[in-house]
Amino acid sequence: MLSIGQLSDKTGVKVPTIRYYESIGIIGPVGRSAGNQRRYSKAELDRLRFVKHARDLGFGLDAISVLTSLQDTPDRSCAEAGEIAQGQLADVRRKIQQLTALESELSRIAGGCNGTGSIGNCYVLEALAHHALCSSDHSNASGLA
Amino acid sequence: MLSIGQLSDKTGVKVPTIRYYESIGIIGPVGRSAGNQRRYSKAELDRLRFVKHARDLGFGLDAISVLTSLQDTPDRSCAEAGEIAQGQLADVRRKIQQLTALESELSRIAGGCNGTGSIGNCYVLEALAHHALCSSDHSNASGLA
DNA sequence: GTAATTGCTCTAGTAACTAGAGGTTCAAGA
DNA sequence: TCTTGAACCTCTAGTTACTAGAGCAATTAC
Repeated sequence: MLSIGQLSDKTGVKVPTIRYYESIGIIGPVGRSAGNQRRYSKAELDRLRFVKHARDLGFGLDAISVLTSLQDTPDRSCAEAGEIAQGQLADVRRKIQQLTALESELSRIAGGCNGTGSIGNCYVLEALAHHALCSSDHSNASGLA
Repeated sequence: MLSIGQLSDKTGVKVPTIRYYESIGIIGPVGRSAGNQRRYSKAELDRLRFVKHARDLGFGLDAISVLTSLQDTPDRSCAEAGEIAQGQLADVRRKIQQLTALESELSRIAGGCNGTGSIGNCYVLEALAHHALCSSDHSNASGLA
């Protein structure tokens, strides 16, 4: 049996985050010691490792909820799990595309400033003020960075 | 003079977002009509366009605050604006790197599932459970997707 | 036995909005 | 001029995935 701190050390998930996951049902409530402290078994360690790995791969907690509940029904088709993974992959690819467009725009903007001018004729501020100076259309790319 | 709805149409920033920006000081409070409705001039249209463009490029509102306050002091060096843009560029490049690593991992995981098996031997769930199956180290990549 | 560490709950804060309630003002047509 | 419907107002609360802190209890090491 592990304390919450030991579980944290073994998984790399911080202690408050573990309690948070419990509070929203991502991991179940767990047995307690005589003094009301949480005690974790190997099964719970495995589940938290799964959650951590999926988070590291960018899955949202909602998707992870579905995935973990799928694990508890070994008879069902795995198509759903595959779809979630495909959706996540598509998301990541879309984000890479948008960020790549942003990167070229930003490098043009940032490269236009050598730091020696004054604000009055700053290329960076000019470029940010006038979308017309941009080569690509990067609208609706916020929320990425 | 523009109403908040007209300003929204011209900039692509939603009405509640404009009010939110005002509430946190990203744009200043503005004149009102006799009936207490906001009225915007050309200068304020320009400022909101600047904000929108910078947001689209991934700048945070804190950075945008600094940039807009720089605009109001045309004598100062533009080095600060250049640094903010460089920082943003570095951020974007870091995110592209991490997402690219995620992408290859995810495409391997998602590609391992043809949707016909059952959960009991689902490759997606296996891969998510065991980091050892991963080729790259994608820890601490959460918050990206 | 005692001190240091770790644990407990609860509340509130983060970024950047979005949604809704409940009420007021404006602009256009009859 | 009146009326109607759209747009506006303020305020509160919800979103995602946590993080920080207060104030107190349990555990562990010496």
